[in-house]
Parts: sequence; C-alpha cells; structure tokens
Amino acid sequence: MAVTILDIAKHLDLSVSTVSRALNGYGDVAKETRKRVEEAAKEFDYHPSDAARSLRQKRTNRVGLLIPSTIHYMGEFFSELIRGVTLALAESGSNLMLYTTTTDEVAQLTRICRAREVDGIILFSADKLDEAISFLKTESLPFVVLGHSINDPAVSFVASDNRGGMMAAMQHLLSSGHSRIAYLARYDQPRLHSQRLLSYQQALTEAGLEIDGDLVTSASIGTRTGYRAMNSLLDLPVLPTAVIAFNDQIAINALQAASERHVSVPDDLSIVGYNDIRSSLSTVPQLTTVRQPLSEMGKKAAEVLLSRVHDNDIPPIRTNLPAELIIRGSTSHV
Amino acid sequence: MAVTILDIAKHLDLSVSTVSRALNGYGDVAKETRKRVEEAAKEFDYHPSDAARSLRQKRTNRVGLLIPSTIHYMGEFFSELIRGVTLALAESGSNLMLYTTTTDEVAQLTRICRAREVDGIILFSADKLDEAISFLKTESLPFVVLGHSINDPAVSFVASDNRGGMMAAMQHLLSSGHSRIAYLARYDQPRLHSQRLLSYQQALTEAGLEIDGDLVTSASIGTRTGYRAMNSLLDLPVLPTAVIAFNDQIAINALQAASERHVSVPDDLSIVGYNDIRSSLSTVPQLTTVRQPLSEMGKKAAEVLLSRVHDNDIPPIRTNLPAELIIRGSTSHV
DNA sequence: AATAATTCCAAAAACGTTTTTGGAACTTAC
DNA sequence: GTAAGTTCCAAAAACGTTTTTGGAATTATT
Repeated sequence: MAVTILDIAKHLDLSVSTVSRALNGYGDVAKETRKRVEEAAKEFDYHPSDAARSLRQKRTNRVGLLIPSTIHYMGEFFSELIRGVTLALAESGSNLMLYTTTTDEVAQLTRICRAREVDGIILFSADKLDEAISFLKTESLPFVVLGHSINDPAVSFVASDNRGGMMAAMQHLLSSGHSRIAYLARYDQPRLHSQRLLSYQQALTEAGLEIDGDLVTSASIGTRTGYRAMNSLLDLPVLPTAVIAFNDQIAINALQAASERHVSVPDDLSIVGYNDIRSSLSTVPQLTTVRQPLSEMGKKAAEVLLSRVHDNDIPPIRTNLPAELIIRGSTSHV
Repeated sequence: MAVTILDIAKHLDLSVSTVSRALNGYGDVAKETRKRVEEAAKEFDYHPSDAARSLRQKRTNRVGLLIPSTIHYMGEFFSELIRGVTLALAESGSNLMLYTTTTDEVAQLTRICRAREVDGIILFSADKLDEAISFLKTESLPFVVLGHSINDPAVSFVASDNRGGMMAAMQHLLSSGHSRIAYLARYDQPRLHSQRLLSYQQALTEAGLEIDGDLVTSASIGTRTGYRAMNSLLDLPVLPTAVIAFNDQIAINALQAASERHVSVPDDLSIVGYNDIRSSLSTVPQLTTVRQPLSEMGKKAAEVLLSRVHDNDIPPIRTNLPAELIIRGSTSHV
C-alpha cells in the first residue's frame, strides 16, 4: 500500500491533523515540528492522495480541455495551443484533462460537471458550441471559450482578431494591385467563416470592387484539405490572381494544386494562409500568412480559466489578441 | 451544491447503499426498486462524485500520457498518436490526463504515482526514458512505453519496426541504383537513431558499399528542422543522390532547401521521409516515406495499458507494429 | 500573582462514495 | 410446521485527506 498521512503521523508520534497543517503551511505548528514533518515526508516520499484531497477540498487541481475528435486534421494548430495551455497550468500546479467530443457533447459536459471531474473547462470544440455554452452557463463550473469570440457578454473567451486579420490580408493584396481575390473558406466553421467573409466583402466594397460569388468556395475537411477546391478555382473561366485560404494547411495544398497545374506562385497567383503554423515556413515559396498567436492564446485561456476557478464571480474576461500579417514569398505585386 | 447519492436516497426513502448498488448493477436489489432509482438518477442528473468514487474504489478511471514539453515541434505526429489513444480510452470509459515533462521527470512521476492521480501511464516522453522506466518498475503503477522498443523484457511497449522500416527505405533506394545515400538523422533521439543507423549501415554493407561518414548528419530541433543540415549536405564536394530523413518534417525542409538551390527532386536528388504524417501528401513532389501506423500505435498502447490496469500480473506485452514503405514522387531511379 | 493572550497540538467531523455485514421478511423444502 | 434458503434492504465501516473545534501548556499583561 501507498504511504498515507497516518503513516507519517505514527512515525513521528503526532496527530494526522498536525502533519496535514505542517505540510500545507498553516501557522499553528511549531517550527521544529514542521521541519520534522517535512523531513519525514521527503524521506517516505509522501504525497497526499489526489482523490482524498479532492474530495475534502472540493477542488481537483485539474482543468479540462475539450477538443474535437477530428483533432488529427489540425495537428500543428492544436499542438501550439496545447503548449500554451500546459505552460500556464504548470505554473499554477494544475493538471490537464483532455476530452475529445463525443456525439452527445452536452451529456458529456453534464457528466464532467456533476461528477466534478475538473475545476474548470476550456472549450475549444466547435461542434455545437452554442448548446455547450448555454448548458455551462446553467452550471456553476467555470469555463472559457478558446478560439472563438462569443457575442454573449456573459461568457469569457480568448480568441484572436478575426476581422482585423482578414482585413490585413485583403489590404495587403489590394494594395499590391490584386482585384480578383478568391477566398478559400471552410463552411463547416461557420463562426470564423462568417467573420472572415464580412471582412472580405467589406474590403472589396471599400475598394470599389464587385463581389464575385464564384471566388468564394469551401475546402472540405480531410487529407489534403483545399486541394480540390483550389483546382476548381483554377478551372474558372477568369482566374483569380490571389487566394486567401482559411488556414495554412489549405494554403499549402492550394500551393500544391497550383504547382501541379504549372501556375507559378507568386508570379501568376498569390496565396495567403492563416495561423502561421510552423509548416508555413517550410513551403516553396514560404507562405504569407496571418499570424494568430496560438501558444499565447492557449496560455491566456488557461490563465483566464484559473482566475475564474479562483473566483467565479469576477466579471467575464473577453480577449481578442491581435492578428498580424506576416509577409513572405507566396504573395507579390500583380 | 451538487446532487449527491444521499439526495436520491432521501427522495426515494431508501438507504444510500441500496441506491449505490442499484446504480452499479449489483444483484441485491429488487427490479422495481432499481427502476425507481434509475429514474430518479436520470431525473436529477445524478453522477457520482469522481473524487469520492476514486477514493473508495482506489481506481480513478484516468490514465496519464507523458509527452515532451517540446510537443509543438511534432504537432502532426503527436496528434495522430493522441487520436488513437483517445479512441481506445473512450471505448473503455477512461479519461486522459496529459502531462508534459518537466525538468525533473522522476519527481513528476513520483508525485503521479504516490498521489495516485491515474490508474496507469503511457510513457511517450523520451528525455530520460531509462530513468523513468527504472523508477516505474519499482512502483506498482502499470505503464507502457509508446514509440520505443525497450530491451528490458519486463517492460511493455508499443512501437513500430524501426529496423525494418529503415531497411525498406534503403532497399528501395539501393534497388533504384543509388549508392551515395545520406541519412539526415536526429542525434537527440539516440534510441531511434541507433536502430536506424544500424539498418542504414547494414544495408550499405550488404550491398557492398562503403560507409561514408560525411553522409550521416543530424538535424537540430527547431523551426525548419533539417533545413540547415540539408544545406550542408548539399555543400559536400560529392553530392549524395538520395537522402533519408529522420522524419517527414525534416524531409519537407530538405525538400525546401533543395528547391532553393535548384536541386531538382527527384531528378537530381531522391528524398525519403519517415512517419507518413498527413503533410507528406501536400508537398511537391509528394513524399516517399516510411509509414508508421501512428494512430494504431496510440490505440494499441492504450489497450495494452488498460489490460495491465485490469491485471498488472499478466506478462509484458511487447509489440512492434509493421512499418511500411510508401512510394510517392520524391524518389526515382538514379 | 492572577488573568489574559498566545502557541501548539489532538480529536473529531466532514467530504461522497462503495463494500461489507447482518438481519428481517418471505419462500421453499422436508 | 419448523428448518433452511432466498430476497431485499439498512447500517456501518472504510477510503485518506482537510478543516474545525477545543484544550493544555506556555508566555505576556496588568
């Protein structure tokens, strides 16, 4: 059996309560006694039972991160986020539980809340975000949404400035003389898509350009996402001179499609990605992209959550981190 | 406050023990009573407290996955593994705790074990694997190593056939007429590296070729890993005609370096990757690579661990899943 | 020198389950 | 018609902590 606090107490001829207070830094214990306890704890490699402590304290020192089950389609994106999350958690001594969404997201959240498996939840999953949010609002479990800016002023979120990011990309292309700019979207991400689309349309309108429905199309999720969609753009009677992709993966596959059809990037076609994942440095040419500070977003989300775990009555924290255009080789003057 | 088993018991005028037995499927409860209990539990959305249950049952229904803190450098690789892990865990009703390694791995493992935070651990971290293993062997916590084949016959692992995979790549190149074959390694992964190096050398020797030390070099971890190393290979007085990279990321960056120096792949240079991550389909040309069944490995590792959680006295399960050469456009006849 | 305050610690309660033990009520067996 | 099973359930113990309460011993205050 594992060593318990009782073993320590017996060994030192103290009561368990004193040992507990000594280890948790309470004041009601003599200096000398505390030292003895700490030494014994070290000697026996004593660590308090996680379950027992959680039960008594009503705190688990765990936070949950809910991610989509299609996580393997967004490996780089995700791992940057998670890095930030783990960084922030490590500082506070909390641990991370990873939940992948199931078919019934709300049932899953119900269990997590009612069984008190975690102290709080970072909602990254996007499947049925609205339902998930409205459920969590009825529970007392702190939560924060990661990656989406939420309209409801009562919910905390950490996202990046989508409108601004997309606008920066558009302005870069427009000022480079492009007028036929395609948007290679992801319709299955309606929340992000609609924001980006708005900026796309606004930029065109402000530039006095027509909005051509043919130039907005969607990549489908899967391996080589965006490959087929890019090809269909290249089948248009009048080709676009620039493409903004929903993310870097799509941009990379668009690059591949263009290359296969001997459309030269950036000479014949400019391509802009989104997110600035590491791979965007590895293409030929390197991707111009809108950088989202993914790691920082993860870190910030964890911090926001932890502050709510500490006190859930503080007003909601709603953060849009700035997006930044990174100009590399995949775009040029028309 | 959350609803407890006592609330259900009071509401139904039963004892807590009966409610517990009813919900957990024990025999000692009348059909009618069980039905009433189940209905009440559903009505109140009752879920037993995770902490209380863990404490009493000495089982947490959680397993840990230990990953390196440099996880963001291996996003795709990692997310495929994790997908398999979560798939297997979901089937068994277990949850996943994600631990990133800290400076003192053993101290971290000590805490995890002694605090009984999880039922078992999947060791994916490679930093000080030997120390970690020898520590875990002294504890009673079940564990399995993921991604490395371990010599010690007492430890369970799930890996893929490194020797075979590397050998397949070499044979492919040799039979295509290549004789100057470089190996773009990762010295900081000594375990995997040494196995691959052995196969590399063996294949050359069997083909009656000299082993040229200049042709074995190492990529360093970081963004664009392998870019600089590839460039130094291209600076050699006599160029290699083929390169086997330690992983696909390195291969992709090697591809980029070659392209920038107008070395045509595969005409002037063949490049082989390793792992078959999704991105290996997105390059121009697409990567020839050695496929490791990453998702299956993760799944298998979780299954092996769970079987040990169920009964830790079963003999070690040691699995090398087959690696498979996938021939695509980045390699050709010399 | 008596009282008040302080320091240190032990005892006990509490957290919410599961599991063990035991016993009442009802059936079956002879 | 008693003995022996069965069926169902309640009571209590146990899991390993933290926190509250209270009290003895020591020190400070008047």
